[in-house]
Amino acid sequence: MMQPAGGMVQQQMAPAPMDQHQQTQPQQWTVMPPPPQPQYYQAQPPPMWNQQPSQIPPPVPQSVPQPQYPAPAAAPQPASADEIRTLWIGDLQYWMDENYLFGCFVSTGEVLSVKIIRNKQTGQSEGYGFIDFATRATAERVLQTYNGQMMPNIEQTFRLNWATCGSGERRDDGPDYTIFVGDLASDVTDYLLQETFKNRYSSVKGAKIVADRLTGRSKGYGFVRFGDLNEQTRAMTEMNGVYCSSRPMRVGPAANKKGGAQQYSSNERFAGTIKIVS
DNA sequence: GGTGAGCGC
Repeated sequence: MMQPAGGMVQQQMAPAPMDQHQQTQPQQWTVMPPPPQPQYYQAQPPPMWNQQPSQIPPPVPQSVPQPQYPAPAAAPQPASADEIRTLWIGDLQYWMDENYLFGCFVSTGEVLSVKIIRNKQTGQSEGYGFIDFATRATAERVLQTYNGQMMPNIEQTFRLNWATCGSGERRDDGPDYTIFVGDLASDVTDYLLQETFKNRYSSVKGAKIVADRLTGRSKGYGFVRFGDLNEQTRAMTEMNGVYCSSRPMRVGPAANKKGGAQQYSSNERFAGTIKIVS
């Protein structure tokens, strides 16, 4: 396959006077099928997001703000040291590059940088990245409003979260109690699933539909996280058979994937196949 | 049909 020389960015009208543009990354799509290349972005990003870590100072964990990137002129007051202004974004398609990401958030006018994490050898996107905003307030607003909304040019929703800044695990309030939800119709989104449960259980923290990473399509199951163990337990019986979109859900205990507060032992979860008589 | 993904490659 021929690789587009000088990167994948189609310059339509941006000045982009910098020729460092080409030396940035040796994009190699050797193991990739030809990417779709839709006209996805609405705006050309300024060159600054292309900066490589080579010229930034050594990591200064959380002491000083250190604006490593030229901040936009209108940037509201610099954030204080402990403010997280970076969002993590996941479920990215392989063809989604920095340009695409930037275009997604350019309307905020406060994107300082976007970065997609790539595999060193293959150059392939790891499917997640980071977006740095000028202020925490903006980052927060983006988190609230974009999360769960449709991404441009694809049947897929934004998956955003706060970036955990190294040591800080500010995973908020306490443990999660998760349930597995299966038999979901393909059109059920994180949001719908979450709301379906939140209507009845106030401690619902979030929901996630598991999607195929290559296609972005739902695999027909997902997870709902509760803050309250009682509600989780109740939901496991009460919500069984309840409709979400066009189909009745099947709910059960979730395997405790990572840490979590799941109280199930490794094989106890298979007891979920027998209906609990209450 | 089925038990994720996800923190700086």
